[in-house]
Amino acid sequence: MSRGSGTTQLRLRADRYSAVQLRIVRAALELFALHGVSGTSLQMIADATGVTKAAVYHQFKTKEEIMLAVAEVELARLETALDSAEDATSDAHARALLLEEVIGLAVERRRWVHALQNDPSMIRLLSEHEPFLDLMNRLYSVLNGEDATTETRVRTAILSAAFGGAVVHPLVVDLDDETLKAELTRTARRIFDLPDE
Amino acid sequence: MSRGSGTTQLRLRADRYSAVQLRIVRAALELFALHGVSGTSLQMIADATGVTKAAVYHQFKTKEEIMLAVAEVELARLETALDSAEDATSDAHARALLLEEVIGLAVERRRWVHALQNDPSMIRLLSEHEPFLDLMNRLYSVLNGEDATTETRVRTAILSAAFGGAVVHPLVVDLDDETLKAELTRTARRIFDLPDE
DNA sequence: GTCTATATGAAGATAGAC
DNA sequence: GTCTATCTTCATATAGAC
Repeated sequence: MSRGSGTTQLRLRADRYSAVQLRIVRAALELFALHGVSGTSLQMIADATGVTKAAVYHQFKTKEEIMLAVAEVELARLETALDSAEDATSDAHARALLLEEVIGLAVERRRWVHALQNDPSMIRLLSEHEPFLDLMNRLYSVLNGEDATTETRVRTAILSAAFGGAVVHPLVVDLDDETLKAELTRTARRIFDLPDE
Repeated sequence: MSRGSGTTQLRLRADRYSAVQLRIVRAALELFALHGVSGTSLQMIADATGVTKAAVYHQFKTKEEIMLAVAEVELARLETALDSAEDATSDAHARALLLEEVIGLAVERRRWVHALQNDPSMIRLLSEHEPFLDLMNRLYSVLNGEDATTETRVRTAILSAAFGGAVVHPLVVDLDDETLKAELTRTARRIFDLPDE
């Protein structure tokens, strides 16, 4: 299958960050999930990392750079999953592979995925950066298939929202990862009219 | 059907606000949806309302009071819908009534509902206020029914996330309200195994 | 009920020593 | 690479005049 929306593919580069930078990114991700991006200050990130604000600024010039690094590191797994799915031999196989990986990612990293997917600052920033838009378009292409009818698009939107929203819902917070994955998979198959395998 | 989780019911009071206060609330709601709660300052709310910051503080003592007013006004329709549903003659009828109203609310007020449902500051604040917790418990009771199995809870969580998340998804932004409502209703019936009527 | 003016603190960001 | 110290701007919030 073809990759990306254009001729050249815009890749994320989650491997470009040093060990120190990754410590900052992990602290920021946790705080973003707890307080939202706007509700998280550089002072909070510095404290959680165990360094001063100035040290954080030495690693990242602006808060936006931290946000991009957080998104890049967190979405690396999604990109890998897309690579595999696009190498699949059929559309149906690609979709099944991708669904499994996306559900796993959404469940295992529930709180973080939800924060990244719903924070207004993050949404705005990512929408201004081609590699992220490209990634999302690849995702929707595989899930929707070639013929994106209104019904298909709504179903994909519901799935996407469910993966990023239902996983942190109060009604399911006490469910373990495996149970939640199994239930999400069943519901996804029901929505998409897929066989139970 | 019985109302609330306890003996006395904790009601929202959307009617307690004056005309001036409602102007502030509407401006705040719009800004919350655009920038998130943490990303919205009282200065921004004052500017959007057309008054000074001090005038806003005369109406609401703190930012939290504005947040509560915004939630109260926006959720009034949900409370009305719950009242009707709980007066229904059967559980199935109650659920069908409520689903229709909740879908209508989520679609017609997509951006605002999404903001209120997913903002970390708003979530934290509402979780500390009984009337809102009570409202949510009533909602889940009707949707889940009496026997809340794991499967039921996951389905309800997915529906809830879908109503508050899918409706603002990039894949469906260009759909008009009626189309989106119809598609959401079909998918909800599919998830819950309800007949197409 | 709204205004101007202000207090106090914390935000993002930088300079320069070590 | 990290620190202390500082700059500027903006945050929430209040005092008091009209």
